[in-house]
Amino acid sequence: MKKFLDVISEEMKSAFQRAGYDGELGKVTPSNRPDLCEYQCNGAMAGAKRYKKAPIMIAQEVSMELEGSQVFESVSAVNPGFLNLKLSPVFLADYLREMAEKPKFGLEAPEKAKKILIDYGGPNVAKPLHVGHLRSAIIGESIKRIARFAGHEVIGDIHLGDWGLQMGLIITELQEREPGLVYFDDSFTGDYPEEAPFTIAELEEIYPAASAKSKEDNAYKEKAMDATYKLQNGVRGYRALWNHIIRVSVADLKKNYERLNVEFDLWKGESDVHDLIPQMVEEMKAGGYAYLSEGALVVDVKEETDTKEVPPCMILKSDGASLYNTTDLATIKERMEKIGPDEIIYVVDKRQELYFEQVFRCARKTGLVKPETKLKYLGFGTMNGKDGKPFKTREGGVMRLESLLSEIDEVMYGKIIQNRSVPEEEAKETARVVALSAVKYGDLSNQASKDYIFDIDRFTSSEGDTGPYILYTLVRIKSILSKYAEAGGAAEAPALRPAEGSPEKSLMLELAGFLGMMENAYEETAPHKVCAYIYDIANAFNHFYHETKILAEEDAAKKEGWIALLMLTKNVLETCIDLLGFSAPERM
RNA sequence: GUGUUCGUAGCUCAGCUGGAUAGAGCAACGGCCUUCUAAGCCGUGGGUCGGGGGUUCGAAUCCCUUCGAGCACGCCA
Repeated sequence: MKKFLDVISEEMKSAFQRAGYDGELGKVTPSNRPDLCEYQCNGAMAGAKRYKKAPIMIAQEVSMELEGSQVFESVSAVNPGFLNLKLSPVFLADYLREMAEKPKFGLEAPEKAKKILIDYGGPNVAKPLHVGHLRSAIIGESIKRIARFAGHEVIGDIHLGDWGLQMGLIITELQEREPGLVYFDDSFTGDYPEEAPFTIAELEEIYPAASAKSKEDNAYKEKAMDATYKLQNGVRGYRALWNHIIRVSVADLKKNYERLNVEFDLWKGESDVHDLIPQMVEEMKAGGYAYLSEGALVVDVKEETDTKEVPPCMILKSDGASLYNTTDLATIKERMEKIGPDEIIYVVDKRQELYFEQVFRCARKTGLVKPETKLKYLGFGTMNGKDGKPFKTREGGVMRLESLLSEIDEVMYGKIIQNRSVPEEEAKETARVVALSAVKYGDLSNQASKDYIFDIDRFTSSEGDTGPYILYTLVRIKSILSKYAEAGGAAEAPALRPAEGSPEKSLMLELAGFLGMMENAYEETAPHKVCAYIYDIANAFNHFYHETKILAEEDAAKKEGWIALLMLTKNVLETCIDLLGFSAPERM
């Protein structure tokens, strides 16, 4: 179905035409003076010059054409030429009724569904997730859900950092500690044990230890590089160890992402494209794109229109080794060949913008992607502490994601047991659900590209523009609906009625904006628009809630109309928070 | 140095394809619970939209300039 704003704009456009003006002037926008009207049209002022007529005259002529309109309850032309509009409650209720009946609230499938691959998450194996991984996961997940809801085929790929020197370091450190392991015995030809010779906790300790040693001890570093080389060239024991590292690590990562309600369709990593690199490099050379510069193999990517200097995209280092660019390009190649997406979206720290610009240009220039394939870089800002500096632990170290989440769980748990008496287990479970909303809403309600301040006190508060506030609103609605059902309320969804009161109408007007908001959020890959929308809905609902005793209403038809409104509000809110990647408890 | 993002209330942020009196939330202050969850609701105060110039009937929004901050700029990822 059509966006609400389009429907009323059409009514306005035809009025402009009937009055003898260009219909395009009849664009309607939400009012910025809610005290005067619900919607407004500024077309009369825009057209004044063209028609050499005072804007107020045009506005008056148009408003005459709208007398008796089914859409508007009132249209008034005011100086200097605004058209102030109030919606007909009947028309509004009709629109919402249709919206409530249709799947996805009337959102239609796109003419041609796109295949979109989203690259987000990007953790490294053998390293714990830390706060730096939070934004990519949260934003990427939401973008994925929004695009999917919009009707596209969306594939989320975690893109693991599972190759390179870090793996060599771990293997080297393992050998130092336990040289007797069969993995290091070159003469061993049997099957390696199925059980990994380490736990995730040990792994997480091994890597930083090895990394530190390699910085001080050159011989150690060379050993690690040698181990990396052997691994990449398929030495059996090393490969077997590597497989253990991946398995143990991925199991742990899955657990952590599950806690965040983040799910990947693909668990591909850098290692998956390792074998594709030599051929890709050869093709780039053969195509005349890649050449040696200062010993390194590069592809020029600067363009005439550049206002800045864009350095060439490096394909191989001067020692012949591959680097981040190489694997990213090879990954694009593999994705194009195996999946063939129309669009690839990278949800990555915004500091990598120039780097990705180079990679994208290189991919285009060398024909890795089709000309019509869209490569999109969605850079997000840094998560800062209250002091405005990058988020750290109290001791100044990098904070583990687990610790952060647990801390917030505890804060929420404290609030729950303070507010009502519930069984311990339920309180814990609810705390987790609400805490996740606090973290995600706190992040997503900001524009992704900007830095933001992570303030636990603010995010976990149920006052203001927060996740818990949204959930609290939802819980209130659920509570009324379940009481209504218990009292034997109509089994079938009752019919929505035209608004009689102003708070009721405000809520309905907000709800009617759903399709417009969705289109916007998808096109601009902007989850914060979903947040702003549900915050408005929650405010409108809470206002209505305070003005209206719903269950106590004696007029049955009126009561049912409200119940229908509540059901729609609940469904819209639940749909939206699902797009943001969290859910609501039954009680809180 | 070059490029880039940003500068809106004491604080955290919206608004930026130009429109009427620049919006929220927090904090401050004052009200509202015998009735559907007060984790709520209502109200008050608080701003030369960093400065200057320009385009326009009309600018927080577009253009130029200036000041200030962050970030990035070939062998890290």
